[in-house]
Amino acid sequence: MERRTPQRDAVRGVVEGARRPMSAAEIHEAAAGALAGIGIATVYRTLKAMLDAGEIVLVSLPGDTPRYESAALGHHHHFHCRACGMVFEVAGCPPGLARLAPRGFAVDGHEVILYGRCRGCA
Amino acid sequence: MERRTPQRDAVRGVVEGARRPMSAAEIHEAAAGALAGIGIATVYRTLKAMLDAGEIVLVSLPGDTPRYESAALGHHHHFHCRACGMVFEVAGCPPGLARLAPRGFAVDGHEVILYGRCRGCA
DNA sequence: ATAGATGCAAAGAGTTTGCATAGGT
DNA sequence: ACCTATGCAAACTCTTTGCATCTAT
Repeated sequence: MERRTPQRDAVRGVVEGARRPMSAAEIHEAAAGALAGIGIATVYRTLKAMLDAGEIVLVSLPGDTPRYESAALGHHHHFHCRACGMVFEVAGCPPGLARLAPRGFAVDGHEVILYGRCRGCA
Repeated sequence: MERRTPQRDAVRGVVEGARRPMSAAEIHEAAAGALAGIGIATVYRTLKAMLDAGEIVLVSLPGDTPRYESAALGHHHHFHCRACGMVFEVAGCPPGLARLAPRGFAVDGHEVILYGRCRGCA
């Protein structure tokens, strides 16, 4: 991320402005709205650089393409609605997570995904 | 899964015998040990059928290809070592998971992944 | 005998990379 | 001016599909 370019501004603008994790294709499409002609390869390269820089976080849901979201949202988890497929943010963590690991294992992070039906689909 | 074939027996044998979630390529390689010449397409078709039948479960770790494991292992979670990449099973669940969801959301399942260093790498 | 299952190879989807050019500093 | 970043297209990886053949029932 050495240089500031319109392409990187566009990608960053999309991801930082999103309230849900977006796929590379969604980010590309949205970024193209702000900057016509931006290439998908540039989107991938920018996302990779932002991941390495810790600006964004990779969110991977089983059976789905990877998604990305702003690291500025802070630590949180996700709720995946089985009916409509939407992904919602979930605040807070369950307690005692690190204690689940076997003896001698050092836990330094975790991911939690809840499944079910969102308010609209329940 | 209408017919019982040597190929399906081989794939089932590998997955049921594994103590960790395996990728399609790993399953193919292991199955080829028991049944030389088995095709990768057959492995994918068999895994899909077993998933649909509920015999196996899909385990997806961020930034990794999908893995599969026996549903007979029962409900458990995973520990992903950042150093060696190995995946270990974790027994038990954190309490109060369903309470994390927003009001009106119905939680019927969850996934927990722990990250860190395994005993050997810590 | 018959319909489902297999293996191969081609097709698809998603992601990465090589290279000449554009453009930020 | 220099050197990184871009866009395009090709390459790659993983997974699915079409089709002729084989095989479990």
